[in-house]
Amino acid sequence: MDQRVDDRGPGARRARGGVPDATIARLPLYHRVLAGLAERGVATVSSDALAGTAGVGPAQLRKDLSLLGSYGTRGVGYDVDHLLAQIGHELGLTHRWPVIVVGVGNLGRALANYGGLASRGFRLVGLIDSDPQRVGEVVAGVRVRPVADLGRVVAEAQAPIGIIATPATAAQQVCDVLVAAGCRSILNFAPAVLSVPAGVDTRDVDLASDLSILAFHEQRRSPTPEGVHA
Amino acid sequence: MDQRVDDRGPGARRARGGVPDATIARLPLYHRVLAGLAERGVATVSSDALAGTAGVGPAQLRKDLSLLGSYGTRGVGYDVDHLLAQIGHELGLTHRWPVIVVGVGNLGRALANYGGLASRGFRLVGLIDSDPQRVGEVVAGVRVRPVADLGRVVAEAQAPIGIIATPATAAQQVCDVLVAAGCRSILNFAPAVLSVPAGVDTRDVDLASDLSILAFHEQRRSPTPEGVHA
DNA sequence: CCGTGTGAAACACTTCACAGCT
DNA sequence: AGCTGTGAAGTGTTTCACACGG
Repeated sequence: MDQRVDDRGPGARRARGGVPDATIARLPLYHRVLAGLAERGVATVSSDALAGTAGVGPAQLRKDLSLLGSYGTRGVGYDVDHLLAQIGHELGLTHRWPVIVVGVGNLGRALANYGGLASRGFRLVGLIDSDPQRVGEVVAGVRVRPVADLGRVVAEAQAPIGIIATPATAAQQVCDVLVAAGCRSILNFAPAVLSVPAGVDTRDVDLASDLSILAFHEQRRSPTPEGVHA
Repeated sequence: MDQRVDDRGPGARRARGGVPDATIARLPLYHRVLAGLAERGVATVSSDALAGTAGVGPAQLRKDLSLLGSYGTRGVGYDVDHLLAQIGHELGLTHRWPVIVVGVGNLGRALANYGGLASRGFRLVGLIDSDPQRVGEVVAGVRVRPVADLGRVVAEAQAPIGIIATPATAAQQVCDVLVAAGCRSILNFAPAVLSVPAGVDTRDVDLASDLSILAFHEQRRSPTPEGVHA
């Protein structure tokens, strides 16, 4: 776990290194809800209303926002546009991050075509696949290139974010190439534990894990569902 | 760097029973790693080795396992097959949970074809889409049926787990129908906050959130080239 | 000796309650 | 009056360190 990323001296500098991970994980949610409000023309929102829509507690919302700085007006609430901009800025969504997707199977295709990417400032700049049949194909406006080009594509695009959508067996190898090419943020959809050098950030998304967690609760709920063979 | 964020994201989730949520969230990971060891014929494994492969601390692993009961042998380690079976049982993976996917776009297709589903005991029993052009199509061996059939399909299959892979605008509506049909566990891929009655369990997966979290760290790492005003 | 199992300490996060600004 | 901002209390999770059994 790296915590001391921002180890500036004990100056009176605005301490931005102290935002808890749990808060960061909620910022995209707030951003999404605020974007919806802004679209509907809502000008201000209270912590109660915003928290309600986001499905969190009002106190938690206020605490989260206060950790970023104080963007509300007492007695009134938060200015939607301003708060949206602040969170977007905090999340780095002002920058159009280039993204490379490795693995153009069903999942890779879904990711490439996912509108939520572009709408939040991510720009698909590369698609890579090992299957020669897929190389050359154009998906979401981007031509699929062979694995041999991976390093070059990453370097060319200076893509800081790589998405691994390959089978588990290829994941570590792909990861190594991404890292070697300078990629320091990796989103991994393969059910594999990636090993990366310090300084590289990875996040794992595992559908089967999420389903298993649901199954756990489901099972606990009804000890003997019908047709069970223990 | 690693991401010790345990995704306490949007959606409803409350701790139940004696096992902490954080532990439950790691069980699928352990299960996956153990399955790999079992396949390679490994008979026993120590907490150090297992934790290393899974990317968690040894103390945490032992604590997690001890919360389920004590399945290890002091001085030796854990019996891989036995532990695998215990965790599988704990997660409810002995039961083949029927699953219904609503929304057969790119993502829905990816989910339907995802091998990790079947290999972990989930069985796709229904596909639903609102697009008449897609209805009747066969994906992953299952015929796509219209939205009007949703309730019936859920009830017929007695499917306790529903996956929402629709656009955000349709998510709540689909969710309501799923719940009305008796679905009590829902995995939501739409970027929307679902409101469900008590007793229904939802988990949200949001790709854009994960990317945003990576972007957050990426931004913090390097002095942003442009667009930053302090 | 080993490595597991576990109280207890340390840490992180959430919730509460109210002070303070508008 | 209303609502944010925040110390402090409460809760949950991780880490430590060592006792215990094979």
